[in-house]
Amino acid sequence: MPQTANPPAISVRKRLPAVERKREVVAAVIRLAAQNGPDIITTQAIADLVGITQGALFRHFPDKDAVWVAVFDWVTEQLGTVVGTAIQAGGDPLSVLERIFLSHVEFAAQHPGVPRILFQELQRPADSVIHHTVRTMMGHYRQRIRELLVEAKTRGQLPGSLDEDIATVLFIGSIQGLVMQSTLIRGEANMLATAHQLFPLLLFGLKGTPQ
Amino acid sequence: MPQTANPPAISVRKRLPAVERKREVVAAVIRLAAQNGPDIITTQAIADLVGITQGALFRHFPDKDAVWVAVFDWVTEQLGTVVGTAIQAGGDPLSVLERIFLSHVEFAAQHPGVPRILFQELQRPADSVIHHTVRTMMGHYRQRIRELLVEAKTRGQLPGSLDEDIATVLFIGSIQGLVMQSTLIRGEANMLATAHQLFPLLLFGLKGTPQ
DNA sequence: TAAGATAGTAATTAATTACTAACTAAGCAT
DNA sequence: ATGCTTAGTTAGTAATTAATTACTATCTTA
Repeated sequence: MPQTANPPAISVRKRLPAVERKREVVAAVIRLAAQNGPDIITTQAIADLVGITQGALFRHFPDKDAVWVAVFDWVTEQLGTVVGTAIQAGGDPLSVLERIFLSHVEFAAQHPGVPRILFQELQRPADSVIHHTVRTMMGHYRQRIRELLVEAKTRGQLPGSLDEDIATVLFIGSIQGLVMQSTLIRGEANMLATAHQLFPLLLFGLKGTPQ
Repeated sequence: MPQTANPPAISVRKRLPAVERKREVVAAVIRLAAQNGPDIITTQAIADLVGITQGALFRHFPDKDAVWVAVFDWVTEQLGTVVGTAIQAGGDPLSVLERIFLSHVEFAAQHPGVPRILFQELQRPADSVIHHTVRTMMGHYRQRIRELLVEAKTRGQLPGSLDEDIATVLFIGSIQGLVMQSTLIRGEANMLATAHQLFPLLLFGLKGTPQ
């Protein structure tokens, strides 16, 4: 006696296993963040996009902060993959850094909501769990960039006089600034193209003038 | 007949003229934004900091968006002053750009809430008044930077092959990235010092390697 | 000094918000 | 089939928000 006459290939499904539904929630948050500011990411909006009721959300997450943490875990995983594959592809440190730069920008272009979320959530009180989570994630990323810069220095690809901390700030700052301007001012269409043009300038800056 | 026995140098005053109170409100918003995220900038919080009731706020502003617009006007004025004095100080275009760079960072260090507000408010629907206001302000700033870069090119201070749009993105992006990292990750104490170290790298990047 | 305009208060309102509790139904093992 | 666990619904809650209202105090000036 088929009550569900046709399960028509999409989304009439109900009662997903918890893990899948959690994934859907995270995806919904990312999609919501891409459209407008994070302040519109209410539990109601998330539930609507997922296709469940607002109350059902709290079957999967004890509170809203837990949703954020899940989102940050996803971002951490994605960002780790970006860096990981860039390193695995081999080559000298500067090539790796270039791949990271471009992949990072590409990721941000595909998920324009992510940088907004990170920036937004970092402004919580410094002792909050969320703040600490985001801070830790960014710290790890920064550390990996710094290591690559140091390695480039020891291999003679970058001048020994270069301050790796300053260089790290400039490297990450360039990405952040590019992403911000692209997503907010221009469209995010030509974002990757701009990144390709921008990286050489950044590289020249790190190498410094040969005087 | 002094009912107010001592007007003790601060803030027991009531009934200020509207213009002054408006200024106080703007200042309060800036101060609030410096401490935590813009979501805590409620009309109640603003009123508390100013020292009036929440209802009184709406004697001076028709709605909350009008408060934001007033804040943006203030920021526009301040940013215009930064650029204006940097230009008036004279010198070649690159020197002007350096002064703008450092002054801009200094301003952001003094008012850490400002970049947060701008970034936050830019994420409103693109057709909103606020979004348009912020976008226009940033557009003007970008335009002035671009003009200086072009002038530096024509004077031979920068290579003619340099794409001024890309260079503008890098210039502003460096500031944004530095400010973001400094206010959120590190303290904003050494922000200006970092800027002084960072600008030469940026300049090398714009000049390019002499090959 | 009387009158009108201005600045402020106190209390209330409607709409949202995150979150909860009681109930229901689907899925799965025995 | 029976019973237990899991996922989801429905209908709430208390708290917070921007905005409004009726009223009052103060300043200005004719």
